[in-house]
Amino acid sequence: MDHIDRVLLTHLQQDATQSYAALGQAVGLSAGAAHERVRKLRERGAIRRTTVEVDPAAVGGAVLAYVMVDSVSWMGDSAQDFAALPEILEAHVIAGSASVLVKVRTSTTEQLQDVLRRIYAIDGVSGTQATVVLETFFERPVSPELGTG
Amino acid sequence: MDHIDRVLLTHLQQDATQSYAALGQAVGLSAGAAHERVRKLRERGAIRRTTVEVDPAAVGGAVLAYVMVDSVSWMGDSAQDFAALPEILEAHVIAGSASVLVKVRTSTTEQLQDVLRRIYAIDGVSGTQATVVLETFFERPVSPELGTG
DNA sequence: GAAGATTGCCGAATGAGATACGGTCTACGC
DNA sequence: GCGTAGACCGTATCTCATTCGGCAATCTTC
Repeated sequence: MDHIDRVLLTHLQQDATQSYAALGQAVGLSAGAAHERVRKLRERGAIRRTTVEVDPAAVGGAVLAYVMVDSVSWMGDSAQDFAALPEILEAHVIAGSASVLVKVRTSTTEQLQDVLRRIYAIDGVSGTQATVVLETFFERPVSPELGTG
Repeated sequence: MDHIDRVLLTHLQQDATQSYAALGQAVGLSAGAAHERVRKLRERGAIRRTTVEVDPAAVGGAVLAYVMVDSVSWMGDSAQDFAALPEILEAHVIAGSASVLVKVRTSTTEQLQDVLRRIYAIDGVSGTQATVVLETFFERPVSPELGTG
């Protein structure tokens, strides 16, 4: 994982459809060499997968909210319960007063309310505190260049 | 945006490297027809871009935190100030006591502290409240199938 | 209800690019 | 000094993306 790898990752994050020739040119390598490096990045797991970024609004995800989930019991083994709700995009165990933080996308606030109801039904959950997003400044992937700093 | 488009989006989210022939087969269409549909999804903006998913840990992003940012003035025009910090992955204006919620990834807690310091330096910011993630259950893209419900 | 226009699909052609391979150079260990 | 491993380059092949003409179904308009 050197500087060239990081530049490759950055370019691929911006556009994974570009040719290996263009990718190689961006870092001063041949297409073959660039291909080989990217293959190894996938092999090592640095690149988890190639995917498409979908506009949430286009598929019924206009309402975004973060929900702090309070609990009366250990939530460390409840990953499945949260994953079962497709509207939940992220679920994290956190340090602090609440025990789990989840990110939720729904098409309406009524559906958000329904998701909160289903979260509340999860075993051990004692309460929820939802924070609705009014405007998203930006959402972007992790910057590979950070490894430099 | 019908059912076929949603299935195409789901398949592309899982693996954007597969051939249009395979993609078409998954929805009962020819490669050409699948290609045409995907082209239109890009054109409409439903597909924003094709990208690679990078393992945060592999590029120095082991520490994840959410930060509630309190302010004394209107933060609606401060998107640039937050975007200037590459460690900030998301920034949202929220309803509630704080005014901005940001998602931060750094390699160490020391760097997290430094990011908090730089957030504090943004004009109008009066305080921050960081919540450190202990364990991530999952992070996944928005499900196109939600549009069905 | 009929003619025209639009849309979505198929199947084939072609051109570009992914992937594999042989050879060269450098760095490193013995 | 010699052998090995790793990274790169240039080339060759072969898959696949992309384009095109043609057809059927649907919608529009009169």
